Amino acid sequence: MSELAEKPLRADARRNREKVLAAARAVFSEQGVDAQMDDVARRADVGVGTVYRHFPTKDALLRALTEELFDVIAAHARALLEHDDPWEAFKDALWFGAAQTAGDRAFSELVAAQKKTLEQCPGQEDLTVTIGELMRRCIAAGKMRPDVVIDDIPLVMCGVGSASVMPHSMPDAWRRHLGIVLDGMRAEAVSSPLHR
Amino acid sequence: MSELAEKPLRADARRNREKVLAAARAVFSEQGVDAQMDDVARRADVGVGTVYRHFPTKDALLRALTEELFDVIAAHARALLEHDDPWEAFKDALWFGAAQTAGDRAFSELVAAQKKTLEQCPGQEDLTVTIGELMRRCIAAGKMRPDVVIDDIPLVMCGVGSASVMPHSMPDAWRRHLGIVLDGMRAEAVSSPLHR
Amino acid sequence: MSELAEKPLRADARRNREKVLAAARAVFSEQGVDAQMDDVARRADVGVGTVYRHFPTKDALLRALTEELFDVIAAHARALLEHDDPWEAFKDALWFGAAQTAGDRAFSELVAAQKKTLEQCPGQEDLTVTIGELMRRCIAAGKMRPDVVIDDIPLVMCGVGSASVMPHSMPDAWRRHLGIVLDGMRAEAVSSPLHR
Amino acid sequence: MSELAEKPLRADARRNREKVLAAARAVFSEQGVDAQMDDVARRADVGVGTVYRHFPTKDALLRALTEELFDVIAAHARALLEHDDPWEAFKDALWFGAAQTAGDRAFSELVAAQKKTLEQCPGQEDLTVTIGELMRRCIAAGKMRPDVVIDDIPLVMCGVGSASVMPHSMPDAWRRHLGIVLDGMRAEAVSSPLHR
DNA sequence: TATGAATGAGCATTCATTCAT
DNA sequence: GATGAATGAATGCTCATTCAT
Repeated sequence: MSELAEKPLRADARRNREKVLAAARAVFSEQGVDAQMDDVARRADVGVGTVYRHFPTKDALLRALTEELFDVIAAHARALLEHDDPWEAFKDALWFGAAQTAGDRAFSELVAAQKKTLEQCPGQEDLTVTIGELMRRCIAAGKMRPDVVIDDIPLVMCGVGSASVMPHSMPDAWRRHLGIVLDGMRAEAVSSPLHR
Repeated sequence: MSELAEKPLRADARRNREKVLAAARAVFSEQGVDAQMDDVARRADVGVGTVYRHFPTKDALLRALTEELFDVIAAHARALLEHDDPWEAFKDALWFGAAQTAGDRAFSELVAAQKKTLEQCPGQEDLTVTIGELMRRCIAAGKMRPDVVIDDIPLVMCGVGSASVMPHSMPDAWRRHLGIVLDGMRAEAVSSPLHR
Repeated sequence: MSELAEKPLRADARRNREKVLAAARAVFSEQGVDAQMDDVARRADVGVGTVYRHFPTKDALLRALTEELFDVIAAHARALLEHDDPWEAFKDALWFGAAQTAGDRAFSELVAAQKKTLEQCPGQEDLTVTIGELMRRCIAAGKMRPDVVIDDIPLVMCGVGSASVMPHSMPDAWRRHLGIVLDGMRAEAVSSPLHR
Repeated sequence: MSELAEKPLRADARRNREKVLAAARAVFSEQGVDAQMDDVARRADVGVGTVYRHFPTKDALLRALTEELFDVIAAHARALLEHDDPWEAFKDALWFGAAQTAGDRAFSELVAAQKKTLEQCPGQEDLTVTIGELMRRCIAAGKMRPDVVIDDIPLVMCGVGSASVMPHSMPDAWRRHLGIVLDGMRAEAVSSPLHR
């Protein structure tokens, strides 16, 4: 009735938004960012116009999906701030994030390419802060090598994400990768200081 | 060394082929695989037709670029088979390969996505064999954890490659990443066995 | 009659489909198969995308046009199966088909070259069967020389079609041609048996 | 030495011209007018530049080929002017021309499409005159229906030419076609006057 | 003069986005 | 609001013709 509040969506509109989001999640996580808007619409069983009503551009849709995933990962990580053992908490956070990443092709591609789609994505900043805090604690507890920084994490996720895209190799290549990297981040692992 | 097999190209043709290759290298390494053939032509200061005369399809051009890079990396690695210390040799091989990868966006994308452009790329197979041999020696010498496999390497390179794409972060993020991973691959690093 | 099988198109879509078809008919029948898709779009006063929405490739569009024409000719011929005098029926069928062919450059070219565009074109097979039957009856009735076969017909249509392309000569050169050929097919015309 | 006379070609130049012409004949007669200039050059074992030195455009080359063939056919026809029986002479002329046409895909296409490549082709005019004369004599002798005209001939050749292009049908479909048409042109064949 | 490499306008096709119904 | 048809800029590739070697 009033244009003032943009939040209260009509019930069916909200339902449609969810349908679109779910379809987009399915399509992009399977086919990657090159999937087409028409595919999303078809999967959601709505017209493309409806997709565009809720998300003004393909990029906005991708960003919504990305934020959602970052939020899930960030929430999981934040809960781990309560954990006693910071190293266990950190590992758990990464394993959880990696599992999400590995299962989503578009997310993997975006993370790997660091597309501007990701810029200023609030969920990501949250996550960065939380993981950063976990890392600080690990280092303080002498469990993590003191020369790692938060910016090292995205590169790990790239490796993880790429595994989900490779045609042949074993389906949990990403688990192996993460295992290696985590071992490389332990305090005991240091053989020589990292660059800079 | 590798051009000997082909028919002797006219001097100007060879020069142009090099111009095209150099331009393609520049364009694709900066903009990634989505760069356009017209951009390559413009950069090389030739017509598109010239690009197509030397490389019948965009994919062939990309593959030529990729093979060249794989050849360089593989040659470097093979020379390291002479090295006394297998772990130093392995590290050197990865550092060199990573440096090449980090500077080339298209190469990074292809490696990350394992696009079919790479299939049956002789340089890659060579490299795989050589790195595999270095790994075997490292493990035999007790320097490398025995549960890593050759398939773990591409994921590392993904992380490395993604660094070259990231807009902001420090230019040698990839060096840090590689440092961590290498430490995680050392025999001493094992905290728990890798998956499988 | 033929559109019943397809999903009911929206009114405007059907209208546009007709516009595209009509434009394509005009363009291709005037300029031949080398006319461009953009010309069709321009003539239809729609974007190229619209042409492609209705017909996935140029070849599909050409085939649609061709089928339509074959259907018209085949329907006319089939109706003539009721005719008492088989020779009159046969002549009528050819005259009608020739008139259609003469006016359509693309159709003429396709028929003359027997392009694969025509392969498995249902209308054509129908027509072949019907004309074949008419010929059988004519021969049985002693009106047609017994050594002609169905495969002789396309060659006639080539001559007819070429007339539509000739710049200068009289506009109904094709009528003269058909007249001659028909006379040559009469039972009385035989001077010596045809080859084979 | 002097630029004045353009005729006296250097011996090797003349030889090259012949090589090109022969290659062009082979290539175009097999593949039709869509064959490429590069194919001709390759077949002649010369560079494209040489092809263009002798024939300024693809069309000029095609025309040269066409003229040659028309000349051959015209010469054959002219010799037949000596024949006693004009009808036999006419038939012979057409059979010969048809055989040439049937064996040359490009020529067939040009005749069928009446491409402007043919315009003002001297050989064709010669041929037209000669065949016209033979027809006049046939009619005068009461062997040929009096209502046929010279312009009826090209359409016959279209049918003949199209046969050589058709994938499947019998290799001498064109002979059948010509047989029918010739019978249709006999004085006895007339069932009703031709149009106009 | 011969060569064949270079040129670039031209063409079929795709897909994010808009807008009439 | 929803629909899906329409749009058209963008892109990989071709081939007749030109021109440097």
